[in-house]
Amino acid sequence: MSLKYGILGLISIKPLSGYDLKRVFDNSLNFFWSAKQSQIYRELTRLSDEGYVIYEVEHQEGRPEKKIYRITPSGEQALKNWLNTFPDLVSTSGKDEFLLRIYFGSKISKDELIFQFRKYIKERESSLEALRLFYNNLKKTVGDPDCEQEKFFRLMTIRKGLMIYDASIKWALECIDSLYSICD
Amino acid sequence: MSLKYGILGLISIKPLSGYDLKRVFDNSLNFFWSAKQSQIYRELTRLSDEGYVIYEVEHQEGRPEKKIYRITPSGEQALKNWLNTFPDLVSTSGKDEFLLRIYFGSKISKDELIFQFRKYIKERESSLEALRLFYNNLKKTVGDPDCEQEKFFRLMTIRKGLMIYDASIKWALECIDSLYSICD
DNA sequence: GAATTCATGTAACTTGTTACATGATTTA
DNA sequence: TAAATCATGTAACAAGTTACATGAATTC
Repeated sequence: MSLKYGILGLISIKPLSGYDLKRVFDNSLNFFWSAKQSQIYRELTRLSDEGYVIYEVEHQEGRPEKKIYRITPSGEQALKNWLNTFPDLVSTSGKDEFLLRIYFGSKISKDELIFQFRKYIKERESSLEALRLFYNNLKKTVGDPDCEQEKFFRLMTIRKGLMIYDASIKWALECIDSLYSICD
Repeated sequence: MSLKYGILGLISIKPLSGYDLKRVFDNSLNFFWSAKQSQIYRELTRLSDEGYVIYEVEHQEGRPEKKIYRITPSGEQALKNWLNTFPDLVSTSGKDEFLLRIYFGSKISKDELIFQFRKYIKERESSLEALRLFYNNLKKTVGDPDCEQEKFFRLMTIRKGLMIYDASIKWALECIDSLYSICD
C-alpha cells in the first residue's frame, strides 16, 4: 500500500517516468524503501487507472520514448490524506535476516559466528561511509531555493540511516566481545 | 525464503505445533521477524512435503488435537546450510513507513510533523520499556542448563532491539529540535 | 450471554521477486 | 564485439495479508 504513496509523493515533487522513479528509489530511498522495476510499472498503470496520475509521452532523439507521469488533484488529495495518518509501527516491524540467524546462534560454530559478525561490521561500515559521503555532498550542494525544504527532509531521513548503521556496528562489536568473554 | 528457516530453527530447538510457533514469533521474534498464522500453516505443510519436518498428532482432553512438528535429519542439514550463509544486507533493506512520510515532510504542516514525531517517540519509548523488561526478566530466569546457550543468543538479539529503539528516539528528538530551530 | 483461548485450516487477494522480451545507442 | 544505458513492459511465481470457517472450553 505504501509503494503507491511513495510513487505519488515522488512525482508530486517533480514529474517522472517509471525509469526515473526506479533510479530515485535506488539512489535516495534505498536504505528505507525499495521497489523492483516491474513493480513500479504495475503500480503506475494502477495509479493511472485510479486517476491519481496522468502521463504525457515525450519523444527523444535516438532514445526510446518516455512516459512522464504527473500527479492529478485527486492524487494530491490521496497523498495528503496518507501523509496525515500515523503508520502502525508495531505491525510494520522490519525483518532482519541477520538477527534471525543470530537467534539460532547456538547451532553455529563460534568461529563461524565471529566471522559473520566481522563481515557484518565491514559491510555496515562501508554503507555508513557511503551514506556519510552522500549526506555531506547533498548538504554542500546549493540548488535552487525552492528545493531547500525537500533537501532539509532528505537530510533528516539520512541522519536516521547514519544513526541506525552506527548503532548496528556498536552492537556487533559488543557481540564479538561477549562471544570472546564466554570463551570455554 | 527466510520464514522457512525461522520455523525450521524454532522447531529444531523444541518440537512445536503451528499454534505454538505463532506465539513464539509474536512473543520472542516480533521485533525482527513476524508471520501470520495462515502463513505458518502453509509453510508447515510445505516443509512437511519437502521432508524437512514430520509431525505427530497429540490428543488432548477437552482441547482440539495438536500436530507437534519436529525436524528431520535433512531438515537439520538444510538449516545448517542456511545458518552458514551470510545474508544480503543491501537488498534486504528494511522498509520504514514513517521515514517514507518524513521524506515528504515538505508537504506536511509543521504542527502535524511535530505531532507525529512526538507520537513516534512515545510509541518507541513504550516499546523500549517493554523490551527492557523482557530482557531483564529473561536474564533473571534460571532455566535448565541446556538452555543457557539459547538464552545467551536471545539476549543478544534483544540488545540490538534496545539499541535500535534508543537510536530511533534520539533521532526523533533531534528532528523536533531542528524543526523548531528553522522556525520562520 | 459474549468474548477469548485453543487449534486447525482454506480462499482470495496484494505485494514483492525473478526472468524474459524489445531495440537503438553508447561505452569498455 | 560484448556489455551497459535508456525505456518500456509481460508472465509466472513466492511471500505476505485479510477474512472466513469449525467447535469445544473457559473467562468476563
